[in-house]
Amino acid sequence: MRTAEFDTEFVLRQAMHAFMQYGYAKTSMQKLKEVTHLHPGSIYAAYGNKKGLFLAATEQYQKDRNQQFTALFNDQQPILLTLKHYLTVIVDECIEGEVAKVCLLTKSISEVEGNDPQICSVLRGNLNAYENTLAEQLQKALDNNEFTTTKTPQQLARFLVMGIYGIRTYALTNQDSKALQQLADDLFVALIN
Amino acid sequence: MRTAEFDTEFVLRQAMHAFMQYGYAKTSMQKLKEVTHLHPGSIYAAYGNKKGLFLAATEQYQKDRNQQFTALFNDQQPILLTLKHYLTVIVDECIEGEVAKVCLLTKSISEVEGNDPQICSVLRGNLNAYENTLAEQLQKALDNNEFTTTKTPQQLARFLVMGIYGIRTYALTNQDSKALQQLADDLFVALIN
DNA sequence: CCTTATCTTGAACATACATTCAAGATAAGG
DNA sequence: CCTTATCTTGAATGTATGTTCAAGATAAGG
Repeated sequence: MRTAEFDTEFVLRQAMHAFMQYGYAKTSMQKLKEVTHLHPGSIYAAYGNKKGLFLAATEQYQKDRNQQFTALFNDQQPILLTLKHYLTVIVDECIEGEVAKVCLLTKSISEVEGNDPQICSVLRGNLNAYENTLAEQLQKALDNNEFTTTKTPQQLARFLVMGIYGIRTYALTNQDSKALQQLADDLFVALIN
Repeated sequence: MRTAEFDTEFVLRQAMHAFMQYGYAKTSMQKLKEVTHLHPGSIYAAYGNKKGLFLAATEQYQKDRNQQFTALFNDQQPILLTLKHYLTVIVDECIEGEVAKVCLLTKSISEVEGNDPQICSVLRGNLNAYENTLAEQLQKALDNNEFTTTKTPQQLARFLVMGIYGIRTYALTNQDSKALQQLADDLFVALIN
């Protein structure tokens, strides 16, 4: 006889950003309480516990990413051109991105591996889906004769995500935007050759 | 008038493996106490606190890695051949490696980024040194005319570490050894073309 | 062999953490 | 406008954490 008051998307995005910045373990319920403007009771009523909130935030993250991805790749430009642009978007995120300097999925799976198999398998699923989405785009590019290759779309997609994960990790060691952009360019060339 | 009894290398390697498995935050002093067979007093006397122990473990890790690296690259074989072999060693680590499935440096910097700038800068220093070591080897390979390129050794090294970081992260999402080896091969080809 | 400096031991401590719960507030249904 | 179901509030709880410290043990120096 009463409806929940808080804005789910706001809460999940705030939580998502905290988890991205501090990691899973170091994001305390205290912090989550603050950024979501929710009291512990409400959080536990809505998401069960910290893990539940994290998984919900992960889902929101995946949704937001998919939307961004679809928006980019649904223009009518050649796929490869969009892909090249997509890589620069990632590079920019790695540098400025006050809000999303890292990928929540890879950061979390790296931290949680060896601690929580359940969270791991959810994250693995999301990352595999991401890889498949890229494979689809590469397949389309091949169908359009945008480039030729001896490799399968799966193999290409795997190489591409490896490169993206690598760039993201490299950015933690070196914040030079020219170096990162160079990496993105080299990766793109390696992909289509 | 009394000498310390415990074996420093043993203690640091045990701590190192715990940090690799559970991460910095989730490796409790309790756990460290267990794996090092040390009592809290001894740990705090020798290393100050958890962070001190972690940094000492990191140093040991770096030493061990350098030794492994030097052993591999100091044979009299062509550098590129050794490099190719080195990549398969990394791939193997990612799969079986009960002891060292991950790189302590990249795993830790990913976790600690945004929490502890001091640890971060130490790790960044170590990873930059790693990149420079690879650049030296690539320079040597170029001096030996093992391959030709339009890129600088620094650029090549950057691409290589990006690939290695990427393979390590990808391994968290997919434990298929053939896929990982394929990635390593593709990376190698992209590097020398 | 005694002294003394240093190491080892493990119980104790304060803090920070995730989580619970009972009381108060409030929106919808009749 | 009253009832009731549900949400909100925030203090309280128990546990786990990193850390300290004083007492006991032990190796080296004279």
